[in-house]
Amino acid sequence: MSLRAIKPPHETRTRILDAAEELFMLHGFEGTSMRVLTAKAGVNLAAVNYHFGSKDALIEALFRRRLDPMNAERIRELDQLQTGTKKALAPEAIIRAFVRPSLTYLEDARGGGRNFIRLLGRTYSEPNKPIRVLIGQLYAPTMERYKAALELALPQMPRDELVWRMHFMFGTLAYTLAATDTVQLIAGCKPEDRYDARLLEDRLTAFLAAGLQAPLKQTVRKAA
Amino acid sequence: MSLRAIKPPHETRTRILDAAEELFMLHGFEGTSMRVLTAKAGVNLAAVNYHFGSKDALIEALFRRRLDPMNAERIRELDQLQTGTKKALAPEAIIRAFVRPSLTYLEDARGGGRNFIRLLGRTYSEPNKPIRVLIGQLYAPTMERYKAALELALPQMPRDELVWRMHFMFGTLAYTLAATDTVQLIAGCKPEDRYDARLLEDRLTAFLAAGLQAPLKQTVRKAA
DNA sequence: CTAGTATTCAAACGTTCGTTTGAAAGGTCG
DNA sequence: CGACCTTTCAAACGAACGTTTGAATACTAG
Repeated sequence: MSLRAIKPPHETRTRILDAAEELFMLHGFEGTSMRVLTAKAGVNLAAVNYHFGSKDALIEALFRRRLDPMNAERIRELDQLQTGTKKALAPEAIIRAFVRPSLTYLEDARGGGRNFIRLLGRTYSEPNKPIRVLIGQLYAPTMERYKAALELALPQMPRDELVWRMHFMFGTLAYTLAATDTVQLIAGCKPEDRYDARLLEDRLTAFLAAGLQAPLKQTVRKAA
Repeated sequence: MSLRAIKPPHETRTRILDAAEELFMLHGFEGTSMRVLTAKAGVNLAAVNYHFGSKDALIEALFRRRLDPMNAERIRELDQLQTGTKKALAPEAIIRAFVRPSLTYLEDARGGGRNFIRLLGRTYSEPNKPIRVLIGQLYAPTMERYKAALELALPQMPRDELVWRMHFMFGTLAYTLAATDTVQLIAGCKPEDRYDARLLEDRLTAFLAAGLQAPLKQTVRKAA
């Protein structure tokens, strides 16, 4: 043995997951065949079904691998903000705590984190029903926590208005993550390939915080 | 002849396009086969290739049918705002002019407009490259116009910051349109199936206008 | 070494895909 | 009517899909 490279315990599984992240991001779930996936991973065609059971199960495992730690970090950041104080947090701080983990992953170009984040961004609007349900389940606890924190931070805001604004915020984040290399709709937008996550975090947070705290319209129009 | 129903000139084409809008929205492009599509449209399997040439060409025709008039309406609304005045427009008015056509289509439940808008929202992050390019082309002139209008309305804002904020705004709109029936990430959000477009327009515009005009951070951190 | 389990492999399974074909049917106009 | 062009139709094409199989190989424990 001695100098032989140590064989990681789940090398094949990991190689498959990494290849899947990149290919799913580039071509979508249905646009990626098991044959090109296993070829890219350097494993046998049957390996996916042996280790995961099916293509769908692979997709689920892919999301669980990254989403669980990422949302745990979101909770942890919120906990850290709230230690030592009983007062409501600043909305901007809450937003930053939610946004930062995504952008941290986005900076991870060598590991697959970057691939995953982009894939995640475009999966919120995935037609495939089970995938949407899974994502919803994985996000649910985190969303509950952040919703509670925002309700505390903005006691004067009606509940349904807050839900809508959280919806908008989430959409902005999802689109920003997904669109880092997709169609450039706005002329003159030349994202410099490698994002400056810190700068993007500032820009996103400023935008979202302002939107979240937009003046409340006296919605007499036709609201109940 | 007399009482016989008048045969529309392109009935088969229209039936195919309508069925495609609904099925692509529900199951995605790759998830919709020509066989179920033509069955839903009530036409022969070969009709798509006869009238459009290929599945990809059908997708392109589908986007052109709706996107061209929709963006024309956006331009027209902006023109109308600017008639009779040389002054810069209010940012909120510009945003509303851009958002409204989407929401108008969203209210069209009987026609396919609603289906198309949802499909469009999720197509901004479509993996398929040619589709993204097409969408970018169809949007380009409209984006140029709105970018110019916003530059005039916000002369003190740096160009690159404006581009980013337009990016954020577009993402919010896209996600909101696409997610009207997808995963509900935020608990307690029960969109009442039929949207009140007017109310949604107010909420979206208020959020976006506030985000667009968020205070400029003195970005000393690491910006050039 | 041997027995037993875990993993890899080449090959094939049956199905579904988008597209093509050539004949039949519909419509128009001299 | 009859010639001509357009549209529809049933059937089939080859290719690619996700998955399964059973033998071969690698690894581990007694």
